[in-house]
Amino acid sequence: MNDLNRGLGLDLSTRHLRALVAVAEYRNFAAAATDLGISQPTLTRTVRKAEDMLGVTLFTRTTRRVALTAAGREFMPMAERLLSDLGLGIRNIRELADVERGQVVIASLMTIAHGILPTVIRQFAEQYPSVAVELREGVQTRVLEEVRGGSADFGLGDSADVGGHLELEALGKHGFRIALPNGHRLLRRKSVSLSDLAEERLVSMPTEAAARRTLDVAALAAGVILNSHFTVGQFTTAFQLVAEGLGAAIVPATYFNGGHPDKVSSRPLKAPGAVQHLSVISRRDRVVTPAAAAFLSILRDCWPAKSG
Amino acid sequence: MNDLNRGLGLDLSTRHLRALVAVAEYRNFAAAATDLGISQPTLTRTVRKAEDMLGVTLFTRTTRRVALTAAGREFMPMAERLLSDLGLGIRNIRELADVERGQVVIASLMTIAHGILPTVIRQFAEQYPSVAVELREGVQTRVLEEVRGGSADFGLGDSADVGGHLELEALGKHGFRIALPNGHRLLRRKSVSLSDLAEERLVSMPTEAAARRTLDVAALAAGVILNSHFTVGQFTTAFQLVAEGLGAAIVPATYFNGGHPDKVSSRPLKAPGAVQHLSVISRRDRVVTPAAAAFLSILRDCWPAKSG
DNA sequence: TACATTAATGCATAAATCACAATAATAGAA
DNA sequence: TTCTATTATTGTGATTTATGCATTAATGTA
Repeated sequence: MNDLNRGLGLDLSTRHLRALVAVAEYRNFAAAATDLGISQPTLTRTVRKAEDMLGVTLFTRTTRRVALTAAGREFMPMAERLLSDLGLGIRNIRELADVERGQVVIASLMTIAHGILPTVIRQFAEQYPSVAVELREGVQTRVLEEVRGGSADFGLGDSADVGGHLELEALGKHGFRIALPNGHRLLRRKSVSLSDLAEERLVSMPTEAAARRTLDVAALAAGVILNSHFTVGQFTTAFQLVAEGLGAAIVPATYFNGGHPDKVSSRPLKAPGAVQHLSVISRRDRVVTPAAAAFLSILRDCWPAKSG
Repeated sequence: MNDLNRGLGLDLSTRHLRALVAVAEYRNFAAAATDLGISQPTLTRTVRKAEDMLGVTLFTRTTRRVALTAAGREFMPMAERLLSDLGLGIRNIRELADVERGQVVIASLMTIAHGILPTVIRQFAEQYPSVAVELREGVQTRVLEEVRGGSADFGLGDSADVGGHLELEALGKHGFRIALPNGHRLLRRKSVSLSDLAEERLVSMPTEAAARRTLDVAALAAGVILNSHFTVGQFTTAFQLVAEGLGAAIVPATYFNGGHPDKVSSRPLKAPGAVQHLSVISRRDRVVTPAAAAFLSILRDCWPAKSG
C-alpha cells in the first residue's frame, strides 16, 4: 500500500466537505445549514469537527461575521474540485453499471461452448455481475439461424458457409483428436491419420454440424470414406458410445479441456484440411449492445491462451 | 449553491475510499483489513456500505476470490487520485497554518497607525487568526530605530531621511488639514494656506516627527515661519488642546478617519510641498517572514481605498 | 470426503450525529 | 448609552452508525 492513508485516522467525508463549501459560500452558518437541509447547530459541529481533523482553522467567526482564513481560501477550491470530481466519477460508474443490467445471448457451437466459453463466462460474470448470459448451444446451421433471426447477439461458429448479411471476425482454429476406447489398437500410435480410420466404425455428428462437414471434406480430399455408423447430437453422447466400445469418434481438440470418461483415451488426428476455423458471427445491420461488446472483448483476451 | 451536493444524501468518506482501494489492491478482505488496522468483518461492512451508497457493485467476491467489476476498475484510479489529492491539499493548508503561527511586529508612525492600520489588522487577524500582531507606534526616528535594530519586521513611515541598509517600498502619500476650534475665523474659508497660519499659535509635533519636518520645510519654502507654541507627542493630545481653544494644529489628512471631538473642525491645507510620502521600510538583509509578507500583502490591497 | 481458507452474520458495545432548546456574543438602532 | 435583533455556540437525550469478537457459510484443494 502506498501512502494514501498517511493522514492518520483521518475520516473526512463528503458531508464535511459540503458543509465547508456551503459555509464558505454563504459566509453564514444558518443560511448554509438551511441550504444543506440540516440544523444550524449540527452545521457548527460538523464544521468544527472537520477543522479539528484537518488541524487547521478554516473560518474565523464572530456572531456577526464569518470570514475565511488564508488556509480556508486555499482549501475551498480543492474541496469543490474534489466533490465535483467525485460526483462525475459516480455518475460514470453508475452509467457503466446500467450497461451491466443488460443481457447477452450467445449462439455457439458446442465445440466452443465446452472448450473456452466456461472460462470466458466466468470472467464476464465477475466483471458484469448483473448481466444475464444466455448460451444457446447448437450445430452450425442452428447458430446461423439464431444470428440471422436476431434472437442471438452474436454467434460463435465455423467460418465457412456463412451467407450474406452476416459479418465474420476470425477467432482462431483448432484441429481434431480421435477418441478411442481404452485398449484399442490405434492407441499404440502417437497420432492417427484419416486413412487409419477407414476400417473403423465411427460415432459422428449429424451432417448439419460444421465439424462433420469439415471432416467429410478432408476425408474426400484424402481419398478416404469415413464410416459414420452412429450419429449423435452431442459429443458427450459420442464419448459414452466410445466408452462402450462401439467405435471411435473424431472430436475437436478443444473439447478435451474438461474431464471425460476414463474408459476413453485420445490421439491427435493428423490430416491436412481437418482444421476448423472459428469466428464471431454477427449481423451486419445489428448494433452491438455494450454488454455484448464487453463479452467479446473478454473472449478475445481469453482466446489465445486456450485455443491452438 | 451549485450541484456539488446533487448526490442526494451521499456521505462517502475517506474511510470508505481507503477501504475500497485496499481491497482492490489485495483482492483479499482479511489482508486489506490488517493493512487498514481494522477487523475483517468491519471491512466487509464498510465496503458494502460504500457499494450501497454508490449504488454499484465494485467487487464480486466468493470466499475464494475477490475480483473487480468493470465499474470497480473504472472507479479505483479515481478513488486513489481523490485520496492523494486530498492528502496533498491537507499538507498544503497545514503548512500554511504553520506560517500562521508566527508573529508580526510593526513599527509605524501614528499617522498610519490611526488611519489605515486598524482595518488592515482586522482583515489580517481574520485570515491569520493565530498570528500575534504587535504594533509599535512612534515618531519617524523611533520607527527607523526599531527597523534598524531588527526588533520590528518592518516599519511604516516617511520616505525621507532613511539612511543606508534600509529598503523602501512606496505606499502612497497624504496631505494635511488644519484642525481649528469651532468658531475660528479661518473656518469661514474652504481651505487654508500656510501663510494664513503665520499669525496662529500652533500645536505641533516634536521636531523628530516626520510630519513636523515636512511642514517646516514647506513653510520655509513658502517664506513663512510657523509658530509652534505648543509641542505634544500625540495627535489626540493636540486635538484636545485645539478643543480648548489654545490654537490650531496641522494634522495628517488620513488622521481624520476616526471620530474626533465635536469642538474641533478642520479644513484642507493648501500648500505645495506639504505632502508626506509614506513607505514600507525594511532592512535589506533581513528575510521577510511569511507572516510579515502576508501582512504587507493585505496592507497593499487596502491602501488605495483609505489613503489619498 | 475432509480440510483449510476466507467472506459474511449475530450480537452487544461504543461512538457519532442529530434536532430542539437555551446561551453568549455582537452590531446597529433608538 | 441601552436595547434589540441576529447569529454562532453549547447542553442534552434520542437515534443512528460503526466496531470487534465469536460464529457461520461457502468454496477450492488434497
